[in-house]
Amino acid sequence: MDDVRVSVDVAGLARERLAFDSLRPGQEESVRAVLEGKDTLAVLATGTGKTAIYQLAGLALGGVTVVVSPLVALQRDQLRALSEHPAGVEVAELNASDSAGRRMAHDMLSNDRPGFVLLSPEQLTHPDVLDLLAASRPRLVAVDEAHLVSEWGQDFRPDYLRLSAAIRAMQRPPVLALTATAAPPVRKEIIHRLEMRDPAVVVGGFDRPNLNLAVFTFADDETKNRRLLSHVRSSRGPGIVYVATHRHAEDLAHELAIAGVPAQAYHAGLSAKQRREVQDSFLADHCRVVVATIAFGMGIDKPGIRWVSHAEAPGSIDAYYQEIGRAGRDGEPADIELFYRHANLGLNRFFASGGVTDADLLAVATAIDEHRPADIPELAAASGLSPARVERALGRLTDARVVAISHRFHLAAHVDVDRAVAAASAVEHDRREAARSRVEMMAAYAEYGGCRREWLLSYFGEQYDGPCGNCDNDLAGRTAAPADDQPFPVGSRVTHPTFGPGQVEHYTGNAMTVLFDRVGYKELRTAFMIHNHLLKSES
DNA sequence: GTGCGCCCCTAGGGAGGGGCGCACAAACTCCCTC
Repeated sequence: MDDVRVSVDVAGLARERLAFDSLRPGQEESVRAVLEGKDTLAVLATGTGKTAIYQLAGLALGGVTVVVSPLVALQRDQLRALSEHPAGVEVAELNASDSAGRRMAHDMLSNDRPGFVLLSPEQLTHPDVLDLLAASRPRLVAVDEAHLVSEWGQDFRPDYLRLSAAIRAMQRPPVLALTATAAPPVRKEIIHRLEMRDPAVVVGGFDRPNLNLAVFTFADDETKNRRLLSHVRSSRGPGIVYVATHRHAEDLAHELAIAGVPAQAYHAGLSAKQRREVQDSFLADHCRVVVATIAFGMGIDKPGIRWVSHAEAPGSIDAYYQEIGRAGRDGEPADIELFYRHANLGLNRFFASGGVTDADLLAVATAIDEHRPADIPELAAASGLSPARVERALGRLTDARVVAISHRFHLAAHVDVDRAVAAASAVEHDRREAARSRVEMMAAYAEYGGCRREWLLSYFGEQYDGPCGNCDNDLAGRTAAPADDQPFPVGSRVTHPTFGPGQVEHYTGNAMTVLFDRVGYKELRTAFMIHNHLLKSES
């Protein structure tokens, strides 16, 4: 990597080029870190102007800034926002649906014209795009919504895992990863997956004091759905109901519409046109309630959302915080309610347990051993699996460091097929354990008896001593059982003979929660751990 | 893990039960047709 240190008056640049009166907390620090040539991970709440960080850094560095953005719709929004700023900077989107944008991006990159090129991670699978990026040597790579590297990379959109190789091909310009929600293990994975070197990590506060947190617990779906329906009918102002499936979204939106509530469903089963219409209608206040799956929300910046309810708990606290964070962006109070039934976690456990089978690992490892294929299509043909399944299996094999690529895929030195499969299978096992542990943490939050704000902030590594006074438990005077004993300080490193190394997260009653590096969160009986010498301090 | 839809079964026929299999979230790109 070249020495790219640039000395710039960041606040002045923001005034001059973006017409900003002042910078928000975290913005200047992040821009400065990039200008010092450092890889930078900025975890800053939505509304703190993360886009401005890569804009300012890109403007100061000159040349081309490559922005990796997950949705074409988001790229359009960013393109519009960037185009509004003072002249002298070009912006192009590089995707399959805009040939003019492609031409412009090629032109900018070929001629090193200063500006921003927005693209999806899938574009980095095209050899011609990679060659162009490698030849043009962009000055900065910004990865927007970087938590998706962790959330989507492993299964859903494996091309996220190719970002590091693409960045290497570009001669490693500084990497700026931006996200609003990332707990410590997600930050660690972003840094690892993007191969960031000694990065500056800028973390803004997670606390959202205007969100009133509550959980309603139910034993059966019928009562839960009745209460939810009545709750939404009596709600005021715009709001979002998150549900787990397309069908539930359609059914609930229909019931609400019959009850006279202007509500519409939003999920990935709708056409792009229908989705845009629902989104526009919500933003314009024509539709008061959106009943949505996880598909809704990215890029939605509506300040006055007064409530967010969940008909089912999502698969992780990270996803939950992302979704509830869409309420109350104007700083005014907003109600956050989870309609919780423990049995509904089954679907999340199902999603968490899906993944790569040993049979797939064997097919891919054997194909690599016998054919040494050069790319994914060749590997798919040789293994008899679909390219998507090949990508997932290959991800586990490379994570286990038993497969490498130098012109062609090959097994690592001294590794045979059986050993490769065993190692990758262990990686897959740990990944599933970690995913399941995130579901259990969601249950732990829902079933927690103390200050919910304190619990959530502790999850994100932020110290807050409740009670907050505006969550359901605090208002009802409920408190969590005080911890019996705290043999290891919160935040300290410990090791367990089965789960390996980890970090103590918090204590409640007779239990302690430890975040293990390999298998995720575990709730352990404190006295049992001590009595049986199962946890040892790492230091 | 759970719920739903389908099929079969019963043996006046119809309704309802039981068993089984399957679907269940997230997006890009490419290719086709009109």
